[in-house]
Amino acid sequence: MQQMNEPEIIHEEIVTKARETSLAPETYQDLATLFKLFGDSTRLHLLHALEHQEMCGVDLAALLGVTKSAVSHQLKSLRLARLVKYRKEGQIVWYSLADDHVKKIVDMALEHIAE
Amino acid sequence: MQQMNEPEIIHEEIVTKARETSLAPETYQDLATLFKLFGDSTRLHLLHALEHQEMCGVDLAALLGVTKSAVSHQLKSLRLARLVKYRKEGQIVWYSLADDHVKKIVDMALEHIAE
DNA sequence: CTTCCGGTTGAATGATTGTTCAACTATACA
DNA sequence: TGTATAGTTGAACAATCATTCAACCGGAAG
Repeated sequence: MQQMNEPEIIHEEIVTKARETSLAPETYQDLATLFKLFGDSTRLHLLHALEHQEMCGVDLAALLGVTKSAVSHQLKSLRLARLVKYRKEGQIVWYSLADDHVKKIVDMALEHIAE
Repeated sequence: MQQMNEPEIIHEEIVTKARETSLAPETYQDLATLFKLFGDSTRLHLLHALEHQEMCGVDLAALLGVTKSAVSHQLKSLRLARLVKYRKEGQIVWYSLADDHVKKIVDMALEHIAE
């Protein structure tokens, strides 16, 4: 024989049951997109800082020790994903968390790490 | 003047308070490493399938519609992060979730997406 | 022993992504 | 009007990463 076709099923019932509980492919994609935003220490630090108080871009850059540009880029991603919101006051832009799911997700992961 | 040094602080008190509540840099790194594993639809589908029952590599590959190799690579990442565990039975390797933090984290994210 | 099959592995490749840099906008202030 | 500052933007670069491919390991069955 030459070459095996890949997806041979071994345990029909198990795969059938798995198919029934599977979510839509786009749901896994959406979830992945969301988690990817949490998958960077800079963004996590930003989100964690905003858990406690409103902060502006320059202060956030100073806190993390990165450039304003880097912070702005990341805040834009977080804004587009509706994880943070902002409020303009003169030339200052105040950032804060959009909702408290963020806090819950981060806390849950911290629990896992603490082991 | 030539060029501004970046991290000038605007609101001292706010940054000071943020520094006090900040976690150790390595903690943000560890968190990011964990979340990165959730930031891929293939791995999410694997984890979600294993939430409900034990499954073997070939069945998982069939379920996801990817090669055994791809599944094996991803399961290895998940194994190293202690998100899944395995059990060998003859030539079959049965995979399952290592603990239920995984389920909680995914469910929390699903809630956020549901909006 | 030989073949089949579940599973692993490492190198290679293409895609995604975080940061920097430089230029730019807009508000504040003198 | 002119300058300093908060913030944004896009291109470019380096690094990371997911999948494929091919070769391989080890148990099972003939």
